[in-house]
Amino acid sequence: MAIRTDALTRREQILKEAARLFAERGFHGVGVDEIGAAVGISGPGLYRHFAGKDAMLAELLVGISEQLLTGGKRRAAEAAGNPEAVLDSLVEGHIDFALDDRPLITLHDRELDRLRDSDRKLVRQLQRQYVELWVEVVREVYPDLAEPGARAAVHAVFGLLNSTPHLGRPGSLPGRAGTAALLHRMARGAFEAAAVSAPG
Amino acid sequence: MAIRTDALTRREQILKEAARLFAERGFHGVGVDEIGAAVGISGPGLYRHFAGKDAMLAELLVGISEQLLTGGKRRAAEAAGNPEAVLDSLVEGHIDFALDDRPLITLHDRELDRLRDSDRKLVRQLQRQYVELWVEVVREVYPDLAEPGARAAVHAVFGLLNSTPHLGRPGSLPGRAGTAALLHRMARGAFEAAAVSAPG
DNA sequence: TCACTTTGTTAATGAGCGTTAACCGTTTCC
DNA sequence: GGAAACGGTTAACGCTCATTAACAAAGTGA
Repeated sequence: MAIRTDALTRREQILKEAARLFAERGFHGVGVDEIGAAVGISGPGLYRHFAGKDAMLAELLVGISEQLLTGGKRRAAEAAGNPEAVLDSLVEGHIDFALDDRPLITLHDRELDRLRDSDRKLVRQLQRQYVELWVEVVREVYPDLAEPGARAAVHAVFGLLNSTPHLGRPGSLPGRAGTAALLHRMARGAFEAAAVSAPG
Repeated sequence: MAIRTDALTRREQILKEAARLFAERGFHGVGVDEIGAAVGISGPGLYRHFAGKDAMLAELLVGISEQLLTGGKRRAAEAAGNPEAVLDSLVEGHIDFALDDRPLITLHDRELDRLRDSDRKLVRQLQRQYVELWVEVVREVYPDLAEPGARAAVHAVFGLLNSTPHLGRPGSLPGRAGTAALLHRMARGAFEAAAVSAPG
């Protein structure tokens, strides 16, 4: 079992292209022939690597959810004891993910309902844990914010951070670093405002 | 030609149910038989009211975009001369729309690519004008914010406001009014933070 | 060398689905 | 009162598309 360092496995190529295509035209809008063509093989050749089209989507969504959750947990552990730092780190991590893997972030909340029941349950559970991680930290940083309000605020900030796919590609932004900084400031500002005179 | 006051036209029933179904399972994930069943007729009966499935989606998306734009223009005119008030009114209008027409807000940025070229161009143009309306007002309220940053901030706030579909239905929120107020505060807080030491 | 695995290929299958055809009862209106 | 318009119905068509079958070529290892 050789250790890969640079090149992508065929499986990984397929997943990457499938993610891009699914994000662009939706799960049902993309044919297997198209996915195959994107990696240089054609149509049914994909079935040597995946059980079916559904399996590709499942692996993508489970992978995303796991990556977000484990990354979030790691960051929470690294800055444990300093809620402000944890929140900043969570925001930073989510922004990195949103900026570096736009197709995946799009899929993440768009195509969940196309999964088999078991896969969907798994993804939802992972997502729930990720949200919970954020909610706990947010409530430590902003004790005035009650739990329902904190939960809603977290979802709203996810919406804010996940808006990057809608930001036109070309030089309309001050570069990656500037965009990341802008989103970070906005996220923190949104939380701050959520906590002011919080009734919920 | 009688004037309707309360009941929905068959056409309107169909559009409403189609919007809900499209939002739930995606355009390609819903069959015409299903849409028909949702309004009590079956399958091909829809073709007495629409040229095809595409036409329903087109009418929905164009309608949404027009509604948002005309509503925004009206609000901008009503509070003209007072940028703060205009921005608050725009935020309020967008929140009302997001809370009252969740399916539509979901469709709005999800299924645009399924449209015929001409329809897609029209929708995009309407969306662009709506964004422009916001950008102008935001720049009046926060003169420190340069245009690219303002544009990105507006998109991000749209993402924040459009997050309502992800907020679980039951009593997890402090009611409609509370949710609206929370989102409003967060949107303003996000803009405020975007403008602080704005490099872009 | 020869069997086996791996990774493709093209052709066939079969289901699902948008759309059209053909037909029918009811309203509306001259 | 009769004819068109309206708004349905079911059956059939045709296309797309995921999946499977059947087959082949290249590597791999005993």
